[in-house]
Amino acid sequence: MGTEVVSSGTLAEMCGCNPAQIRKDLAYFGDFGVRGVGYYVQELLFEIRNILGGDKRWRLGLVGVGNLGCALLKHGRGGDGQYNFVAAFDKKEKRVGLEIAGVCVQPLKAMNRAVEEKQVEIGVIAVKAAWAQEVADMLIRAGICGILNFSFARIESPGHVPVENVDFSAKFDKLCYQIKFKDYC
Amino acid sequence: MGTEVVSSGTLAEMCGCNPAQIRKDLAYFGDFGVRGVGYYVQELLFEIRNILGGDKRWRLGLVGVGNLGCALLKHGRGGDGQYNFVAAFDKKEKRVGLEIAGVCVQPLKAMNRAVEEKQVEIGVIAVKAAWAQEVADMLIRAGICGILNFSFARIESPGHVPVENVDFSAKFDKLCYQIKFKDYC
DNA sequence: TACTGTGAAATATTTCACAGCA
DNA sequence: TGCTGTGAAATATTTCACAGTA
Repeated sequence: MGTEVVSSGTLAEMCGCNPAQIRKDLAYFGDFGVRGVGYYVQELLFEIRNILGGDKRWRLGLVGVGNLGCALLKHGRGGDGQYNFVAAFDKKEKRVGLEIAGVCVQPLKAMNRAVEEKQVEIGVIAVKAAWAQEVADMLIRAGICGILNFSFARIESPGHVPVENVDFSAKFDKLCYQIKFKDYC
Repeated sequence: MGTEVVSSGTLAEMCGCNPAQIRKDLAYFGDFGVRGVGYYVQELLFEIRNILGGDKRWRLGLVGVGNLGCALLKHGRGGDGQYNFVAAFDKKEKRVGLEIAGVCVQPLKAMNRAVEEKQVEIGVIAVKAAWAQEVADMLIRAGICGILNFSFARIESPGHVPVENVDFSAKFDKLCYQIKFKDYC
């Protein structure tokens, strides 16, 4: 937004937390701020990018090209180019061969070879809960480094393959609990 | 799964936490367990359902019937019937009038009336980040009780309307941080 | 002067350890 | 005997308060 310097107070307001929280958290990774001044936005962005893995571009493989899968392929993540789908797989015959957002849908049995050839690093699971574990096992066998799970299933993985669950099922419950508890409705 | 009784130890294993954690958390809401025995599964389910708002069925309104919106309409939440879409809105002319999963897509300008008539309680935002705040404001004006936000935007709301963000943008970063940090790849 | 970085204090959460009960 | 519920202890997180500095 053109701002050159930002204070922990401003950031705290934006994040809905205490200024000291911002400072402690940032200081944990290094001394990014300037006393009496604040944080230089460009420098801070650079440092945060660095913490999160620098300019590494990740190669993603999608499993399950339904509505959700398509949404991910098309609008994945802003378009900053950091996360790129390089492969997509689906069990359904009729979807195989489709090209969506520049990615060609392949059958599940092509996974092993494709993961290797296209150097897929992260598996994104967008299949029904019932198939999620099976798909996860396939991805892990194929040599993936991490899994992002959009299904409602909770996935078991050997310790060396981290899994992040995007569990919006629980978010429904959490929201309704808040509404009920605070007598909002 | 047919199990009649379950112990805090078993639940802890399933959740990946300490048994005492399970007991403390449950005891916070009441004495659901039986000493020397464990928790009766049916009773526990009943109590948890109760904590989360009993058998109340929530009426949802979707804004944004793109790929993501469609996915939500079609597979919303298991099919336990607790969360039901009763209305859907979209800005695009060509989507208005479509019927998806039994819900008819209406134009945005119909929101006020529809929210009232169909007693929509929760607004689900599945539009592009750029439109999210505007849509949230419309929903709040229309009298919604809570918002589930699937866009990448962070939504401002007056204190009395709780917002839950399903921010899978950050999940990408978190996963990659883990991979990098633990030197997994 | 206006800000950060940071010890110390205040809170919150998690875990231990054991009394009490089926 | 095998489990829960729960004070007390151990940890972790958050906030305060202020020295240090551009």
